[in-house]
Amino acid sequence: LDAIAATSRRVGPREDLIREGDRPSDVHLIKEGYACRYKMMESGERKIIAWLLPGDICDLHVAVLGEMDHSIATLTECQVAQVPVGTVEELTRNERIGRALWWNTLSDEAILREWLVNVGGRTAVKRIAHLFCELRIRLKMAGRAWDGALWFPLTQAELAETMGMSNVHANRSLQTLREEGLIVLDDKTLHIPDPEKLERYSGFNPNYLHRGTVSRSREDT
Amino acid sequence: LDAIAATSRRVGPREDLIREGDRPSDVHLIKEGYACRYKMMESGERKIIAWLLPGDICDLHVAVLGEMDHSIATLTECQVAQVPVGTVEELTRNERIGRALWWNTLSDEAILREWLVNVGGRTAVKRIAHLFCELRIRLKMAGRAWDGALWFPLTQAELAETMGMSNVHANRSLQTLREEGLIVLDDKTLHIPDPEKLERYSGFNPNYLHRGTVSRSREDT
DNA sequence: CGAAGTGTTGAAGCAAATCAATTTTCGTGG
DNA sequence: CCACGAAAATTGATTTGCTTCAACACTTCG
Repeated sequence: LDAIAATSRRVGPREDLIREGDRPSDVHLIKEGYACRYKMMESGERKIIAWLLPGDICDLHVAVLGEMDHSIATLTECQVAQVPVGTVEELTRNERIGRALWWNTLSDEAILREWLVNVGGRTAVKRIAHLFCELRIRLKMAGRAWDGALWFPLTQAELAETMGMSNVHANRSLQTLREEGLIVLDDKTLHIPDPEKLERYSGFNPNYLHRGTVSRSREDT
Repeated sequence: LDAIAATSRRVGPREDLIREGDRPSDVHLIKEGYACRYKMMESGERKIIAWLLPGDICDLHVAVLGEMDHSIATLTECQVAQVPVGTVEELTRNERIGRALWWNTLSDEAILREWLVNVGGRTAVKRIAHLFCELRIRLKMAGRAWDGALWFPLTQAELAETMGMSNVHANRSLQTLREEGLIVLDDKTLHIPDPEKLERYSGFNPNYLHRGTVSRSREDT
């Protein structure tokens, strides 16, 4: 599976990979860097609805659903692998791979549910704190974070677009988190001195990330 | 497929079908009535993250993901069919059915994305208007709505839990929609005199519901 | 007929948006 | 290596949408 996605191309920051309405012929996989799903609102603002980290598949949808209902863009510079939809469909015939891909979809969906709860029900400061808890674990799973330090190159405006708040308020919320000593954010690096404290603070429960269930369910079959 | 889900049991309103942390042995299907997915917040409030309408599958997840990361409850009285997880796994081996179920998952996810945009980016009044637009189309697809009239038995408190707002504000927002003549809500029935007007008002774009793509993608295979 | 649940209204308070200006950082070319 | 311009971060003042609290009316149903 990895072999197929071995070759990748470099994509600059802030470039669209796929746009709403497209029916792309390839499925995209992020190998390095951060990307995002987004939708444009009628008001003209961009709403980011998912962060795509190394190892994440961008648009498995198109193999099944047809037209894209949202767009995908890089945030940082990325290494992106592409696999033709036809190849994916062949792979899907293999029960194990099909199941793994389905797991991937369901995992995305679980994150989306938690984001909905997060945006709909927490104050700005806790919302950001919660997001950072998730990011830490997801990056750890991808082998991209160690002892509470991780690469965080997004601008405050991008963070604001993700959390559904103004950039001014994102700024002030970050300051609060810093003052509370919950995070250290500097030089595009995010340190979380006490992850458990941040998790308690934000009401974070990692169960929705279903850590480890891939391998387990693979062994089951 | 329908044959397997032919038998169903009656479940009263406001009953849990599955709880967070469960590993249910059956997959549930709503045949009649309204149900919802929800999560409890640390504050103790319930957040509804999806509405489950007739024809919707509740928890295909468990067949792949294992443990439930959220709960499911009826809103109204429901007819619920249950299919053992094992049977679902067997069915999944059939490529067509597997694909149809996958489509179902992806369709859920698309709705979730739109809800995230909706909650994160629109005012209370437009948020509710948008939700009603979606409900109308989904019920139409399920053969449960005709010329702008549909059954809407939810309380304002339940609506508020869905939209991430206080029940007081849900009440006031509904009044605004009524005053504007965009909806008529009475006797548990929702009338939408001019659906297109409501769609324009709320910035609704139905593309994310992928109407008709099931059959098309089935024919493709 | 009374009690509980649901819907409605008013007033006060708060979180976040908005607007606008200023400072800091960063990338680029001289 | 420094100077410059643009992007990003920060701050203050004001406004707004929404929450909260509290009371009250209406409906539903045993």
